[in-house]
Amino acid sequence: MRSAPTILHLDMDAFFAAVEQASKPSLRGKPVIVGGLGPRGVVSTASYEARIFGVHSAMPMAQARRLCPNAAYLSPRFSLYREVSEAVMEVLSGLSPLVEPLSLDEAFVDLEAGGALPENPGSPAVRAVAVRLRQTISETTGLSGSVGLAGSKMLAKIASEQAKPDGIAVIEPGTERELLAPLSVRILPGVGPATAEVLRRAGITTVGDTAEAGEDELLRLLGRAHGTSLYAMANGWDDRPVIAERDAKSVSVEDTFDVDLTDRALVQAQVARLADRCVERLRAAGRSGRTVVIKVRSYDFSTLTRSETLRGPTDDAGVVREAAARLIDTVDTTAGVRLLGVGVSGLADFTQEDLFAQAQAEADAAEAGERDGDGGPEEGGAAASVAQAAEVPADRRWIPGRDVRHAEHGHGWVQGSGLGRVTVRFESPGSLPGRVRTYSVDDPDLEPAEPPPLAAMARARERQDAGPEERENGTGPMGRTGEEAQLPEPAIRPKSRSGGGGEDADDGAADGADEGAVEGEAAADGGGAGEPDGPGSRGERGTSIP
DNA sequence: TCTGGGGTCCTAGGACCC
DNA sequence: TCTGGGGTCCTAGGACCC
Repeated sequence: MRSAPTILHLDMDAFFAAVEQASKPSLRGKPVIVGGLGPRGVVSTASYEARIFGVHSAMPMAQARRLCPNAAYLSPRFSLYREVSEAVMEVLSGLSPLVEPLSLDEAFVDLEAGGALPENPGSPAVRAVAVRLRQTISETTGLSGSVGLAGSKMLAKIASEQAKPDGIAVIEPGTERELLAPLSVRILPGVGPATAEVLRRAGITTVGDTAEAGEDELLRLLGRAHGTSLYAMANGWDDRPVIAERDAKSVSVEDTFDVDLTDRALVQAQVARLADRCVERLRAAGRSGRTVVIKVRSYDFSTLTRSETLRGPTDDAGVVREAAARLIDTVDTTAGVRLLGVGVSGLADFTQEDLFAQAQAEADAAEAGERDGDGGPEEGGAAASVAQAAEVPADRRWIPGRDVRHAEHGHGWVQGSGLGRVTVRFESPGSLPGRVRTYSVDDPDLEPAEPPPLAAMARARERQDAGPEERENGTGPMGRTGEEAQLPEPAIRPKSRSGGGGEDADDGAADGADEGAVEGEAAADGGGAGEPDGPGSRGERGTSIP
């Protein structure tokens, strides 16, 4: 626990949905829901406009559609999110060499390691860093993120939660116990539904209760590791360092099927396919692994795993496929499986084969031919409908949200498809909201495309390419000089872009802004019939393209 | 139309070894 | 011979996080 609030936590606001809105002008200010679009999909991210309707992460997509039928429902585009994420992380690395990414949209930064702050900075100094950081992120990506600052990771994270959306919060060292005491135990890291229930039955519901209960009682209730750490967290004690990079410990892939699999041969074929995909990822990461794990979720959602540890690490698809095949053979799947997964753990940077001098294997370059760098459509594409995957070629599957190019009308994105037709909205990040057209799914003029860069990122890139002197004097990606970072900023606080505005992160309590606007012309329902809402039918926003 | 996909860490029992 | 301890590895399951 530090005496100055020098640990920073950044959490991008509704990240996937915000990227989609930046990318698709017609969706700005509208409810956008990103997630699995199949019958068993769940919500990954809901924009704040959608949260007002009660939609949140991890909610079944079917429920979201009931709550917010007029939202745009989009399949995730991970490659684009990764690109934007890298730009954000790059900005963070301008603050300090110690950046610990937690996911695509979240990271800790140790400002003490950055050398940009005075010895024992007060909250005005660190707040100034946060103001500048948010401004730079906004300039380079067009997106907003919330920032928490405190003397520990736990508190910085709690602070960023309280800052959401689009804000900054600093927890002054010395005030943490008082601040934590009335809050629900659920805000402590590691307290999920199960732990909360155990604690509730013992009469513990707040962080204050937890601290008062004492370490012995928590150990008794929760076991050694969990009890010890929870007691510390409840008292605001947290010395975990910010760790720049850590090696992955496992790699896995899994698919949930639109309908349960019962056919044994089909189950086996899917396991083989998953094993190949898993190895592809393993090799892409330059790793190998020793323990092969399969995962089977049954029709009733019960889940089991089976694992086998090999004599040495491998990155050979055949070896993993065979191990996975042996494992699935031990599992009765006759009642139906909804999910299959294959993973590899016990990762190493070498393979068993390497250990025996491989002059020979080197020579037989059979390897080279084996890997046709297919790459697949896009990881998020999931849609693990077996039949569909088998019948429709990848480049003729029109998934809502995906980018397309039309020979005549240029760049657009799939708004919906069904009944042999596909509806496309023609617009790109820098354009005005575009109009909609409908085509036959096999229209030769239509082809899949790559996501264009977000407008802000394209501009930032241009600035970089064009202005070498800009970078020399430190106004580049992020001001690197300490002096600069400490300047008290003249209240630049970008207000939320969505008119309506800010509510607390998750409960999404309505503030009744102007939802009416939404109804008129949100994007078409993803999976459904995909009828366009009439050519050029556009409501409130901007001028329409003739 | 109930419940994704990718991870991490912890616990507990049995095997095996000293 | 009446039962002691570790320690480590493997397997399975579960909680939790984003």
